[in-house]
Formats: sequence, C-alpha cells, structure tokens
Amino acid sequence: MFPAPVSLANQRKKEPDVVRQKLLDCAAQILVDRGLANLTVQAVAEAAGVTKGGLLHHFASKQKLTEALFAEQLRILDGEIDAAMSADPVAHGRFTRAYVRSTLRVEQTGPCPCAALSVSTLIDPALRQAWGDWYKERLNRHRETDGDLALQLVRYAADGVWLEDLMAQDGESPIDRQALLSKMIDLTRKR
Amino acid sequence: MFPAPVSLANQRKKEPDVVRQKLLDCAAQILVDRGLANLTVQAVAEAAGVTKGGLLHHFASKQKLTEALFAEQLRILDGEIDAAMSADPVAHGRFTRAYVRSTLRVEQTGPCPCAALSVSTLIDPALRQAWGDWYKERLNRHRETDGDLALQLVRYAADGVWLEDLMAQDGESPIDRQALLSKMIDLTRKR
DNA sequence: GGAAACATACCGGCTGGTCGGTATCTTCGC
DNA sequence: GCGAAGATACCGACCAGCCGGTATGTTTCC
Repeated sequence: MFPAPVSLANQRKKEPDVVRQKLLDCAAQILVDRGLANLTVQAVAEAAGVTKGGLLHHFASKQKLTEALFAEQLRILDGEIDAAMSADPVAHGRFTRAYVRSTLRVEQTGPCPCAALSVSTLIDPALRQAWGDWYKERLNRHRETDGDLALQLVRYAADGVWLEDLMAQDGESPIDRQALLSKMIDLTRKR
Repeated sequence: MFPAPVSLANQRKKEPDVVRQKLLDCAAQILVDRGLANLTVQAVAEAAGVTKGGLLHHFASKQKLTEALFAEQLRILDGEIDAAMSADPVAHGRFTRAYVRSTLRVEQTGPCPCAALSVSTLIDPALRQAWGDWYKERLNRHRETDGDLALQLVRYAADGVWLEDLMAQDGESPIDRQALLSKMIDLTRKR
C-alpha cells in the first residue's frame, strides 16, 4: 500500500537531541573535508542518516543550520581558550598564547573547529560579523595583556597556519609544527 | 521573423582578446566583493557585457574559467614578488619581504589578487595543488635566504593579514597596517 | 490523544552546459 | 582592389540536474 521507507529513522527510537547534534557534527565534517560547495542540506541529512525533511525539522533553513554550526564551533573555541588561559601563570600575552595553542593544536587530532568556523565565515556576512564581534570583544577584554603589536602579529601567524591547514589537507605538514609553536610561544614572552 | 537581440555585442566590433580579458577581470571582481557563491557564469558574463554562451565560447567550462583566473592572478603575484625582490639589496629574507609587501600592499588600491587566489583555492583541489606547487617551488628556490623558521612565521602572519582583509571587507582596518608592515619587515632582518 | 520526530512527494528557481544560428573577421584567388 | 569562402566570435533558446524549501503524511513518545 505504502512505499517502503528509504530510511528507518522513522521506526527507530526518537532521539531528537542526538540527531540534532549528529547533524551539526556531520555538517562540520563535510565542511572541512568536502568543501563549502558540497555543504548541502541533502548531503548533511544523508550523512546523519536522516532525510532532508528531517533536517529541516531541526533547522528551519540552511541558514539556521550554518548559524548553529558556527555558534557551536565558536563556543568550543571560546572554551578552549578560557581553559588554556587559566592554566597560564604569565599575564603578558596570555590570550595570544591560548589563541595560538587552540588554533594550532599540535597534539589534538580531528578537524579544527576553526576550519569550519572560517570557511563559513567566508560565505555569510552575518557570520563574518559575528566572528568579528567575538574577536573584538575578546581583544578588548585582554587589551592590557595582549594589546602589543608583536602579539597581534603572532595571532596573525596563527591564522596563517590554519589557513595552510585548510589548503594542504593532505595530512602532510611540510614544516615542523611543534617547533613553530614553540617559536610562536617564545615570541609572546619577549620584552 | 527573428527576435531582436538583447545585446548588441554580436553586431559590435569583435575583440576576442579584450572580451576574454574583461571576463577574467569581472570574474576576479565578483569573486572579491560578491563572494564565491555569486561567481556564476551568468553573473560574470553579464558583468562583462556578454551572454552566457559568449563566455562559454571563450572558456569551455566554468572550471576552465576559474583555472584561467587563478593562473593570471598567480602570474601577477609572481611578477610583483620578482619586482620587489630585485629592488631589495639585502639577501637574507629577501623573498619573505617581497611576499609580505605583495600580500599586504598598504599603498596600492584595488582588490588584492591574493584574495581571489585564495578564495578560489578553497573551492578547487586542483587549484589548491597549483598554489602549493608554486609556493613550494618558490620556497625551494630561496631556501638559503628564506629557510629560517622565523621568516616562515612572518609569511604565515602575512597570510593571516589578508585573511582578515577577506573577512573584514568593510574598509575599516582596525589596526595600523603601516606599522604592522614595518614590524614584519623588521623581523626579517633580525639575526 | 496530542505533540513531537521524522519520511515522502513535490515545486520553483537557478546552475552549468549544449546547440543551432547569425554576424564579423581573415584569408586568398584573381 | 575585391569578392567569395571558411574560420572565428558571439547570441538566444533550451535542457537536465540539483538546490533549498513546503506541504502533508506517518510513526513514536508522553
């Protein structure tokens, strides 16, 4: 009478929070390793084992999805930075060191949230604005310890590094990441 | 009998080289200030005063168009770097200084070719590869003068700066670009 | 039973791309 | 010099496919 469902998500246990989170995770994954152009609601839904309609139930539009994705990644980054800062006894350049450690993350594996963050920033002016606001706020909060131009330069370098990460993508890092990190941390302690 | 043409390009003087160049210019312009998502063959053709069919005559596919665009911008950047290097008497860090000057370009106006370059790099793995090859080759050529890790760091910072340019886009540069450039150039002369 | 969590079917719009035609340019015989 | 003829430049209509989004149905949870 009725056609067989292509997905069994309708018969399985309903786990709205789990599905919602999985949608976000899959979106981040697709964004990082298949590129911005391939971030379609169809692809995300499939990757999460849900139909397009299912995705649209959780996120009213693609816009809402990307906004949620962005917000989550930003929250993660923000948390990582806070954690790194509270473990750092030296005041001068504390934020910059945390920023560098969070964005380079030599020891951690998996896709850097910054990657997803920045790529989505390139698309949407609203997200761009949100990122700018976050950065400006953070910078203003740590103005006294991290206002130095030399520290700004180190932060720029950190941005450049993960940009290279985005571009390289083949897993092969041409330079010694650990040595670079040390060098950057060193630079934040000078003077 | 026959419909009136919406464009008079068919009756005007044929200037294949001019049109082809204009297509590339318009593509770069659109890429920089309207973003990657709006880089459609339709939009590029319209901006250049040509129909879609006309564009497809010059570039067999959108892929070919972006490749040509990329190649041209890379050629420009390459030339700028060569020019800057030959005007620099100091050997150590010569390439890095040229790279920084070309990518920051505090005095020049207009869209930085790097912007178009990098954005297209984010799309297409083939272009990403091409960029990587170019950079690797250049780096290898100037290994003796620019192999130092500190110089690598300065180059990363340059990447970070124009990335911020891409994101900000509102014309308002929060920091003193000239001072930053001086600082970076200084760093290449140390030791 | 009602709301939430999905699936399914479908639509309009836009995209890159094809195709056949027309207008202009270039070449070349004379 | 000039006119035919082929090549080149470009137009305009059309197509298939995919995208985001909607409307509606069906199942599960409380």
